[in-house]
Amino acid sequence: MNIGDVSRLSGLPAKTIRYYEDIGLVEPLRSNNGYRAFRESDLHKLAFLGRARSLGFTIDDCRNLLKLYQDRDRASADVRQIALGHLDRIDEKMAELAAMRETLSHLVEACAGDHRPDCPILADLAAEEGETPAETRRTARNAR
Amino acid sequence: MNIGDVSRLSGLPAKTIRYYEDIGLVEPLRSNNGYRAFRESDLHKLAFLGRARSLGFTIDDCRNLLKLYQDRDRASADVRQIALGHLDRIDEKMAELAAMRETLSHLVEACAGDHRPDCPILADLAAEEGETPAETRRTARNAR
DNA sequence: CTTGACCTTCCAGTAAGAGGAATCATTAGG
DNA sequence: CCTAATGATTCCTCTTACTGGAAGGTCAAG
Repeated sequence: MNIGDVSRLSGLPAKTIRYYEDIGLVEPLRSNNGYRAFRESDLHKLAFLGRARSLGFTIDDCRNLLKLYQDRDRASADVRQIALGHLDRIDEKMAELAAMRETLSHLVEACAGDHRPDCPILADLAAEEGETPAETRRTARNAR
Repeated sequence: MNIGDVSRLSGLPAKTIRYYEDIGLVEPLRSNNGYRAFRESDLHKLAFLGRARSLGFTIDDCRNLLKLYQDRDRASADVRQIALGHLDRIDEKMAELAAMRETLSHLVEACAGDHRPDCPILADLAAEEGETPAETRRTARNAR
């Protein structure tokens, strides 16, 4: 299979597949003409990678998952550990975003959003430490 | 004020402040010795930037917010527009993360996490299109 | 034989800085 | 006055996970 074929079959852009080869995630053979020659197993790996990435696993996670995937003697605990770590990262990010959302939505609500220059959003961003107006503030801030 | 002073006062790393000068967000003066000489107004800008960044605004948003901040004739609607756009981005990301979390937590629950090699997580990642086992799948996937 | 679809490599750019090296300036202590 | 410790400067590389594009080789169809 050429790169176009695996690209279609795996759903990954050809660019991405070349990149994955670059960083050693797949090692396709080469045809006489210099074209990459992908085996079924390469296609499986790429599909695996695509799915792992779509779940938000980092490339490094993917590398480890792939290793475990190909290790018939793996312990499912190792896989679970990676997934749990990723879940933690997701939860952290969600909390961070939720805090930002909180603060921001309060500010947006408080802003008239008309032709006048008065704007609680700017007021908040410009606020000196200490002269906090209401309790719309100090929410997302302290999270980071 | 030297860079160390504004760094302490604004809470931003000196590296970041230099970077912000690089990309034109602040323009401190220079002392005879070549040191950056920050005015009060520069400090205000930097604090403003720090707060905007902590709310997740992109540098580009920050640039626009700063412009509006310094424009006495601004319309609060313009500020609100930027904030609303950012809120949308936050919501998108949260939805994405929530979908991943969903799928992933199901898989983690289903995994024994012991010494044995059988692992629903790997099984899911390796699954051929079509032979979907349960409805733990196809959740986060189609979101992206 | 040419056209167009594929394929190749290499280079640069993204966001938003972080880390570090080499060098210069300032200041406090002995 | 000399020295050591800070603190400042610039410049370069690295990070994540690709994406875009240029310049050029290959292949099948007409």
